[in-house]
Amino acid sequence: MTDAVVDSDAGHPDRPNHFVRDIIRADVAAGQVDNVVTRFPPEPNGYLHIGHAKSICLNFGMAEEFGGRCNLRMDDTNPTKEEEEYIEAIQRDIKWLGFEWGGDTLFASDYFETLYEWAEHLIEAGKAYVDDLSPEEMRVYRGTLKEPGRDSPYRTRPVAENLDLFRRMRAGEFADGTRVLRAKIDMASGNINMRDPVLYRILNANHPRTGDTWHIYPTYDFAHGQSDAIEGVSHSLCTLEFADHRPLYNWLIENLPTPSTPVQYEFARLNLTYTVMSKRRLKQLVDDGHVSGWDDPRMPTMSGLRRRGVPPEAIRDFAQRIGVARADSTVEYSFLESCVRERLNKVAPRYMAVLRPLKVVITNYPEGEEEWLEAVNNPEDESAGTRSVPFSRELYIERDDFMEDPPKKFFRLAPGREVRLRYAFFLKCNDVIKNEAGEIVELHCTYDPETRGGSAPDGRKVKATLHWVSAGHAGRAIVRMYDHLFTKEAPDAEGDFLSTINPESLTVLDDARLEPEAMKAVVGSAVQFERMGYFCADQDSQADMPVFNLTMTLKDTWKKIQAKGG
RNA sequence: UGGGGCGUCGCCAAGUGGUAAGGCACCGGUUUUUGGUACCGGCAUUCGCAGGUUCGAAUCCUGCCGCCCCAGCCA
Repeated sequence: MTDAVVDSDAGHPDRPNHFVRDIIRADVAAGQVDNVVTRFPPEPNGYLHIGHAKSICLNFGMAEEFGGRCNLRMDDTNPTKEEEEYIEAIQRDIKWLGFEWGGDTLFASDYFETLYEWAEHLIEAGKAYVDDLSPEEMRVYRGTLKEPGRDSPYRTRPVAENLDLFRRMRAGEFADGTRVLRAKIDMASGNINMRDPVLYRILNANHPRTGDTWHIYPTYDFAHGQSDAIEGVSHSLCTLEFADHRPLYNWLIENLPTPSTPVQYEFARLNLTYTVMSKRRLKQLVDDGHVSGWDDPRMPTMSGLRRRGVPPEAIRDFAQRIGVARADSTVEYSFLESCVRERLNKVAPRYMAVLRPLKVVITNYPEGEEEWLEAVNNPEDESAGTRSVPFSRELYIERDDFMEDPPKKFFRLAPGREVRLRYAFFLKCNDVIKNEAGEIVELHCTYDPETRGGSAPDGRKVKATLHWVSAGHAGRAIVRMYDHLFTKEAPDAEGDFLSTINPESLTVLDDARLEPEAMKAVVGSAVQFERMGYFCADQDSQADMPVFNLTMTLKDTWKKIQAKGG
């Protein structure tokens, strides 16, 4: 027997191997890297969404797998956009997802002094200069995608003058936008990022961490790679749009006395159907009131998913299963749904809840009497045990579970037909009671006392089992049913993504009836309302009126049959 | 004067010269006191296209075609 090393991730059919793992594995095998260090580097200018979750799972996942470390570093180089509120939200979301970073949360702003020294180092080496061009002029000098740029007239400024000016920029002598520090690379480069990129800009703004200490702030390009180097990051994983920055990333590392040499690799960002993922658009949805906030259960944000009842395990599973590659892709929402259902099916306790009630009177059941029946809490988990549910003469069933004139394939309740009430008795419909408007308001039925528990001693079968609730025992609840926020798979592909907003993305059912035990659901915990779906008790719940958010419906074969015109 | 990427089933994706994994979705069926779950079966003679190299090509070469990203003192 060999003591073969089993790589559980690479070997798992649901968890594809990917190029990042291959690279790290090769680096480790070749002795290139002895300690695998990654980092998740959000800018604290908004809330994390499921796209970030992919990156988090990748970065933390690789560190874990190779026995290394993953840092959490706030890329806080632009004080005009960043806020403390976001820093806290980001940390909370990462912890919720189930990851821990080594040590304290790190900040690019912690390295401002070192970065500044390195900028002077570059100036002294004749590789950076202070430019007085206005932003508009700079754009003109930069050239276009197909034409080379031209050197700025300030490009040949003497080192001493550059140093003096840069120090005065730091001292706060100049107004915003009047000067920048630029790297002296190549204004004719085919890669626009190499056409003397801006390294520092004047921003007389208050920074959430450094306050008024600084009047100049490094750009992303001047901060990111060096921060990686300072932290000893071995593999700097980012999304595809930064690939063009890699030459600059490397140029800076090469020209600066950095303590280590990180390497950047890019992967495709996540796109999901029926939603948008850019911070700008998500912010617009919030600001324009299309949703109730960043944590609206329809939002693809981590806080929205959490409030929706999506378990972190499902998100991690999803991130694994979609893989990591360099091809642009859009994952179908149903893929996420599948991961959520798979998880919740295993862990969510079952209850009976009637979302759209229709009253049933059991005419042969004695008035004023009740009995308690045993119900299984989770058929997927025997250890979840059982509970008792009350049964009485008056019940509620789901309106959709009765049809007066049913089509061929409908096998729920109908006049003259017998069905099973889950965990209770067989029930037969005798009369349909209507109001003056002709609407069905009540059903008169009879039950078979011999079928207690749900099976008939004579062996007769029924084709359907319905969930139900005892009218006199049930509690009331508000249930929020959610659908896609957009009607189109790719809202961004439409001219105006807002025009594809789904007007029916939220339906509030304010007269749902729950079995007694379901009234005790803890806020944030996932439950299954049998035959309806997975739900999550919302923070808006009151003791006597809980609020449940639909996480995901169960698969609905009947709905499919109907859609086919059955 | 342009540069950087990417094209394998409806979606995601493995595959790294030896004869197309897997998952999601979809379609059948079995079990079922959730029209759920679970289980079984089906679903790419072909890898953007066209040539070439080779005994053998999704993998190598050439040429096309298509899509994405870059002209912030955002990240």
